[in-house]
Amino acid sequence: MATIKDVARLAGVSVSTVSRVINDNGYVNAETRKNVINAMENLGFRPSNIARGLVSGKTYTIGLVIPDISNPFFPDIARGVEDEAIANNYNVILCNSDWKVERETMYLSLLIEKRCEGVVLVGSHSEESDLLKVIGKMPFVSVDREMVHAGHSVWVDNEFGAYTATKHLYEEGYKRVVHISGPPSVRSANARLSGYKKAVREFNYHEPQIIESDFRTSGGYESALKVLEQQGDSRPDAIFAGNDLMAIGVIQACEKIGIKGGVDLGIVGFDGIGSSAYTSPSLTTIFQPGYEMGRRACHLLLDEIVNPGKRRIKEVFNFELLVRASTKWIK
Amino acid sequence: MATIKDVARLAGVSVSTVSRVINDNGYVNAETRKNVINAMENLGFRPSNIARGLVSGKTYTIGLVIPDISNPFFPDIARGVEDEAIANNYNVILCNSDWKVERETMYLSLLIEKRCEGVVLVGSHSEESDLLKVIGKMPFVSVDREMVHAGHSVWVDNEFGAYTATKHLYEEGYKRVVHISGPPSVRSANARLSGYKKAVREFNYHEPQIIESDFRTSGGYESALKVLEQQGDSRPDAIFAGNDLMAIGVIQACEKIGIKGGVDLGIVGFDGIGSSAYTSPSLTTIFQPGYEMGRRACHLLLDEIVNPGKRRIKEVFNFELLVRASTKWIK
DNA sequence: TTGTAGGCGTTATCAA
DNA sequence: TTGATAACGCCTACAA
Repeated sequence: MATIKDVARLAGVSVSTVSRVINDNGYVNAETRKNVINAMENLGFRPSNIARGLVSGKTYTIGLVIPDISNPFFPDIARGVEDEAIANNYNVILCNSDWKVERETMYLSLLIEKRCEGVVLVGSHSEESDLLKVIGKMPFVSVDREMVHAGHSVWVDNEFGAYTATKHLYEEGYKRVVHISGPPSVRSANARLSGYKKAVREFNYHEPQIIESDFRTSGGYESALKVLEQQGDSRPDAIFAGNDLMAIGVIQACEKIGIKGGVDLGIVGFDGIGSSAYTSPSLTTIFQPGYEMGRRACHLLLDEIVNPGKRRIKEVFNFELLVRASTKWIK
Repeated sequence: MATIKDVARLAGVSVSTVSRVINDNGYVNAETRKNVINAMENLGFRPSNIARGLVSGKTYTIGLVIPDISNPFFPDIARGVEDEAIANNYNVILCNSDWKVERETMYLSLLIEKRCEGVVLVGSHSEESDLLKVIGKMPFVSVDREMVHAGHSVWVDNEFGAYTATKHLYEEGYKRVVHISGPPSVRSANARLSGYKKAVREFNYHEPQIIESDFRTSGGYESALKVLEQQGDSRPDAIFAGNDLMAIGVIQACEKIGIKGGVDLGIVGFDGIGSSAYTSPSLTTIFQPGYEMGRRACHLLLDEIVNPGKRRIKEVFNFELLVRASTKWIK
């Protein structure tokens, strides 16, 4: 690949002149400029951003550490981050952490060595102190989790969302709501659990009843089967699932054992993934504005990079309760 | 950020010695090594891969240019690519092209300037000759499209898949199959259209009937409404949609006008996205192994990078017809 | 076993 | 208006 030197030689000028026309700064004779541009084209010259980065300290690259891009809640966030990044001439390195602390750490290290200028951290799973240790002074924005001591944060109020979801069930007339929770190691799962408990206590129809699962469709399915095999008074008439994937599992369980979602069993999910609208019954859920959160997180990050400040920003996005058929007695 | 020089100074050795312990090559006294390591830790030293890249010519970074990560068919591919990449110590830069030639070109240019070692190009939309011009001699692998003149390619036989889908409808007893096609500018859309036509001609129950749409749920919905308002003999009893998103739109249209998917109208999609299993009726579709294709594409790319050969590899992956409720007369 | 020096592709500072 | 030249952070001969 041709270098600036090759171009200079071919154009019969010095490298500094070539550099000037590349960056369009400083004086350069119109004629010379033409020659240089010709030379560049003839050689198929493309400046090396890595060499540039070495001298400028800028790589125009940020990292995106996200649990799993193939999990339907995350692509929207990723798209938001990338859209905002490219609009500012930045690229995004995609990292799937699988909610694993070691993977998160490994990626963060790599990103630092690559001299990424910052990172958007989604659903981080590590202890904050450990995180700050590896992340050093690289700017970052946390999505879906509030960071206490550093960085900006962007999230929705999971507890209040879960509270709202559960409350909605009671208000629709369901009397006994079970919660299928996500893994306790995931923060948002715990927050949702709290919100559920709060609503249960407030209405006080029954004790909280929780079954721990894994945020996956299969987990929701099996948990629902377990819950629904109970007979008598302790049998729930509604399930609040910790996320939409598990809620879809619940719907499948209903089909399996031949009861009608919505009618025989109220179901609410969380996230508002696209397919929640297409299930049968369609799924009532708490929608999180993933795209906007990603976009905003990236904006905050780039802002911080350009203009590193002392201030720390925390933004709580509004969720939205999407009422659909899975919480309608009659449909 | 501390440099190798700082480390050298603190450890009281030369930079080359530090370099030796970093890369664990050449002789270095056990004692010295310990000192150096200490110094590195004290300073929080992290080697700059961009400086390294400048001298070694390796960036351990590849690009992934994909139409839209928030479109449910693509995250699996992306995950496959990233998994294979990270297993080989490579990072992936995510680029959303939105099927736009200019965006594709813009990203490719950026990736070259960043000295990415290669790129996985998904669903590329550009003329091959234009593509090769911008891509220069950067290794690449094309997914979901066969490249004629350069690079490796990985795809499924869209035409045969569409043929299989359509044929399945006839064999299930449907008599008149309409095709809602994707945008004609997208290659796979055209291939699927061909496959449809082939099956129609083979069974010869009726003329091909095509309505052009946009690969989106809303497009499928509107197209289906248009198709279904026909009365009489020309009214179809089945629809083969160019992808699952449009097929989901078709299902919604059925609901809207009160006919039963599967029974009153056979429906087949294409792609096998996750949510196709959760619709009502569940969607018969042609499944593409996205994760495996992504993984394989990345493998081929890294192989090409390490061992640039003259040979060009083309791999056609098998699709799978998933028969579900949307093509069952009785259910 | 360790150090010196040149170079990787650019940009930026000075002179000319 | 142009050209040397010294960085940028690291690696790799080559010497010592």
